[in-house]
Amino acid sequence: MPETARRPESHRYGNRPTMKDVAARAGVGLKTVSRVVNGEPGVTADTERRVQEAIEALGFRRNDSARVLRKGRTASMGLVLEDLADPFYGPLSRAVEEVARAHGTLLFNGSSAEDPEREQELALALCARRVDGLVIIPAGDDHRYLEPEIRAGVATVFVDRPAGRIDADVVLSDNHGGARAGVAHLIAHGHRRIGFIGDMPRIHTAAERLRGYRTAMEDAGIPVAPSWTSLGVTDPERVRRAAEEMLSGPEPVTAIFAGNNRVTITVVRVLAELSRPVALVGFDDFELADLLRPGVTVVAQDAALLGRTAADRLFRRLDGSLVAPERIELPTRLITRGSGELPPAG
Amino acid sequence: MPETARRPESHRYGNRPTMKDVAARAGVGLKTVSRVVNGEPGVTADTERRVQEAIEALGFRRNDSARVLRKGRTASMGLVLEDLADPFYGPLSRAVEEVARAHGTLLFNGSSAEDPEREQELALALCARRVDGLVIIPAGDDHRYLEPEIRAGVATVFVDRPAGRIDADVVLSDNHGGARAGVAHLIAHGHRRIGFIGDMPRIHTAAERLRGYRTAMEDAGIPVAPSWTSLGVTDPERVRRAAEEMLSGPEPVTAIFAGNNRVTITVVRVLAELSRPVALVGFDDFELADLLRPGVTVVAQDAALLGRTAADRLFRRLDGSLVAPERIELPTRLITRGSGELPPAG
DNA sequence: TAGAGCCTGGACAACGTTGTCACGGGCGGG
DNA sequence: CCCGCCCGTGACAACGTTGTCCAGGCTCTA
Repeated sequence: MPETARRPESHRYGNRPTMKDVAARAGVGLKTVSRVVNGEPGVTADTERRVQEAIEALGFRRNDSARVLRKGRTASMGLVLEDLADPFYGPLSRAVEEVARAHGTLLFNGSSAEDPEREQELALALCARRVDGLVIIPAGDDHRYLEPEIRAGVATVFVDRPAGRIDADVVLSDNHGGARAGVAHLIAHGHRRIGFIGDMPRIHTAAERLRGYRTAMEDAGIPVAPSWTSLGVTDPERVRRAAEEMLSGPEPVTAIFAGNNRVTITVVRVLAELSRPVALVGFDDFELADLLRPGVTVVAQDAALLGRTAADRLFRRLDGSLVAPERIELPTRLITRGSGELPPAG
Repeated sequence: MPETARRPESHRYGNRPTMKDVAARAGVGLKTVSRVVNGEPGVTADTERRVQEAIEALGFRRNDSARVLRKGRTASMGLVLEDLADPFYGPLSRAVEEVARAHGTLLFNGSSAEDPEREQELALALCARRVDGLVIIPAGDDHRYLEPEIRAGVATVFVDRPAGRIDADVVLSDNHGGARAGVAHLIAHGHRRIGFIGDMPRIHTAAERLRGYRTAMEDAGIPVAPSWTSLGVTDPERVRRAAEEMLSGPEPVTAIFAGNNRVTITVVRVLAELSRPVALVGFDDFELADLLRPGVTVVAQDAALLGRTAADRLFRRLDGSLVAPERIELPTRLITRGSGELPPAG
């Protein structure tokens, strides 16, 4: 009786038909409906037809939440990145999604906005949903809060920046080598006074790129003047000031290495207003870099490959791989377009 | 040999402690743990402390899947968009996320890749997870498959393009008005032979923009030659051919209106190789449009506002709003940068 | 034709949580 | 001093699904 009363005659919102309702309507047992829905064997064609009709008539859709509770695996994963709106993360995110899709897994997405607290909050919320795995672009530098989760079986892979104070899989670009190659490229074109503008060194990628700059300069036996490096500037106005400063003064730089794509673009703006040519190489490729005059020479990392590699790694873990956590470094590629090949002026 | 042995018991949730375990360890009842975890009143300070200690010691984290099953609301929503890697959708996605976050809701993300079947598959998978709501950027033009879901209470809002064959909330840009204004701008600068290159007219936005072009031309009393409009071209190679075609011939256009940002960028490339100046206005803004020479004049839509508006609408529905489904059109903005103000040549 | 084996279908418990309700003890007021 | 009330606590059912196991009915063979 109570079952009949719960029939979805009522168009009450939020009251969806369940397998029980379908079973009642089809005149079969609950488990038989489950079998039909999951394509399990052991149901006659006639019974199956009756069940299908009932499903159709009621607009039944299996409740995967309940399924998950019973089965253990949720077939979902989380991606915590820095900012969905940043064009660098679009392709990365998309690549992770494609791998997830290939494994029949849905993807939760969230932005940390470069705030460690928010990263943690997000990651733990995802764990509470019992995602099978996490791909994290770290904002913070201490990830011990994830220890119980990882121990409990949440496959976790860090991308773009290493994990802090825990042992986990990490997929990085070769930031040091890329920056080194980019700066060496400028040196090879005759520059000696080369500036570096980058993000706060507490961000691992920024620190590594700075290190690459220093290595290249050292390789060439060029001492670096303090006024040539500018760290921790990220908003356009301060980047502009930093660039203008190193371009004036007694020993102005003849070339600039920009530590990430946002910096690069601002520097392009500054240089466009200048009368003399200044060489520029930027870390990270960006759309339209080839359309500018001159085209912008960049050290490109493959965001999609980063994402794909991380996701592959994650699913290998979920499939039971027990190899020790690994640090994978992907190579970068120097793309010459003109701005990095300008000779020193003055 | 039994299939049950295939997945070791330890692989289920990875042996996560449950409230029952916490209760046993703290020497209290199950429900008391629940009360502590949810901050419900009616627990003495001493009991609460014991429970907290047990939680800490075991590394317990509430299973929100089970919670959801019991409570009905999942505090999660889905966003189905065309391509996460497309820079236009980054800010939109981010805006939706911010609103979701403000409502304590997690966001599932998925790309349809402009494939109606994949859109449906994704949307229904999300419904099976019992998301509270959906924001969809439609790829297909028939969304009747969502009818049972909407009736069951899944708040659904369509963005950027209208829903097909069902009555639902829609948030759009004023594609017709924007294109009309953009073309009128060209006409105001003396152009009469104006070309239009856009996507397939089966895509609503493309059709509306074409209509805007025709309206503007009609307003000015300019008959449109068939060779001036090129529809359904989207890959760079064909856009290039289309542009070159309308720029040669007996009656070459002196200006081009580009139907979306990908077309615009390709046209910029084509025009860069040309000796004579050709005016250009594009639909959709893009980064660096101001850095090109000349800067590219565009009709800009506010992607973030689109996303925010849609998400707001969705949560208003979830809060019980019962107003009839509505169609919201957001205004566009003409940004002049140079390319649209070139006078007709020849 | 009886027994064995197979196939179909259903009853029931379990997943981890929350809502309901009942119980016992301490306390204040009559 | 006793009654009733409130407060802290816990037992139990329910959420919707799947895994296990068993009951019948059928076919096949000896």
